[in-house]
Amino acid sequence: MEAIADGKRRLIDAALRLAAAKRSFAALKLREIAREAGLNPNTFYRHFSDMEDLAITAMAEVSAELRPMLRAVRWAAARDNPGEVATRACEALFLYAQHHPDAFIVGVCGITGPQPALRVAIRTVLDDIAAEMAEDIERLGLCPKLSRPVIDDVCAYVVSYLFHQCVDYIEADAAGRRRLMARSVQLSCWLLQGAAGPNAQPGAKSGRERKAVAA
Amino acid sequence: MEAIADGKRRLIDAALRLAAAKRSFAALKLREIAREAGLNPNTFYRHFSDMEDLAITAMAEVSAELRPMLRAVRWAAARDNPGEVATRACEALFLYAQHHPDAFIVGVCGITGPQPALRVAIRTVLDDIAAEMAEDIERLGLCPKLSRPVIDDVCAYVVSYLFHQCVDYIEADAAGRRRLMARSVQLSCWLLQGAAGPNAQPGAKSGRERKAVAA
DNA sequence: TGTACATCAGTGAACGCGCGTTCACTGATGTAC
DNA sequence: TGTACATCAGTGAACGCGCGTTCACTGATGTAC
Repeated sequence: MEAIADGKRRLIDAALRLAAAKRSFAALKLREIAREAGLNPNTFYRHFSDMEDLAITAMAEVSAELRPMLRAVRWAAARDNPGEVATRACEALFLYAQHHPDAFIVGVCGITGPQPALRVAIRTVLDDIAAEMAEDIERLGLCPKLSRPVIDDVCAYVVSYLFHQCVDYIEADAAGRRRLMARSVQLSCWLLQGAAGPNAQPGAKSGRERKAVAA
Repeated sequence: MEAIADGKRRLIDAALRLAAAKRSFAALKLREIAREAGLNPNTFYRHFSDMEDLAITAMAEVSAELRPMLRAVRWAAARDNPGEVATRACEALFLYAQHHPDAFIVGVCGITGPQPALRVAIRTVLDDIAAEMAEDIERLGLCPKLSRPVIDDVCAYVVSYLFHQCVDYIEADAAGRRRLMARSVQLSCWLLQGAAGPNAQPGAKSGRERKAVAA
């Protein structure tokens, strides 16, 4: 991790702060960011080629911090009480989102936003998190009934869902946050139970006809 | 449904087209829309007070068309073959998204976008769709094992997930689309089976400890 | 049936403003010899 | 240890441009009497 110039740091922070406040990275203006950072507009060009460059840099920072943290939480929880891994990992994610609201809002907005390279960067972060989650579940033996491809699918669903829930979490009050936590853990459990159910294993190819069974 | 002025129609269509192309409604400019519609910039003010006004109008149009369509598909599918309701409803949604890509991209971008009233409007559409889905599942007796609150939860999860998948569907090739369909139906089935599972019913309050059971 | 008036959709010119980007510059820090 | 040079972060003035919004206007359609 090479040292980061003061001005670059301030530009990134200012951009995240503004983007979160107006809930759109796309609508940010270069001069607006420089103003918020207390710098000359030109300084932007010293550190970034354009806005997308800045956004990708910011997402990389978050990813580098968030991913190892989640893994550590999973392993610690598995050691303490394997039944609590889902709950504690959700908790950790939501807490992280709460303490880095700016970065999360930019991420959620960016995944459907106008900058293609930023979309790809965010998707990659999510895919990585889902892959690490699947690996941890397998290595920790949390779901011995499930095959790895099925675990992969479930993790992809859960990560995608949780990611979007984070923004609601950030903006919710205490009661709303408890509700979001409960719902998220519930979703994970239902999914895992459903995936482990009687006629659920065969390769995850077609879900046809299963709804009637479930009913 | 009162008649809609020609210019208003053209402005809405132009705005959706442009917003979808640049994947951001927030970054749209008034003059840009007027230009695309082949109208004088001033004409915009004849029909809308501002951009958000236009976006909400557009979303209301989609909702009024999409929701009855989905209900009709569910009832028709239930008559033909109750086992195929999930598949056929997913299919219908994705097809609708495919044929109205502009409106869907604006919706998905708008739900995390900068205009608060637009966010509320889109959320309301999703909540309405989920509520109607739950009602249909109950009235058609598709999941007799599940209590209504549980059905409500499952529908909320599924609608939220599918909504975001629609954008991927629009941009995927034929193979990607088949995969997205399969995964979406699978998610619905796993969720319903999980929710109907042994220790899943009690009020959806806390999911603690269940993961260990599922494992 | 005609006439007077109101409403509506759209026009065209004009405004002041903030934008992204460029240029040539400064001053501090690092590096070669 | 000193000196010369290169690199780097940041500055300030200036550019041309497209923006949102305003104003006063036109012409078509509807409506009252």
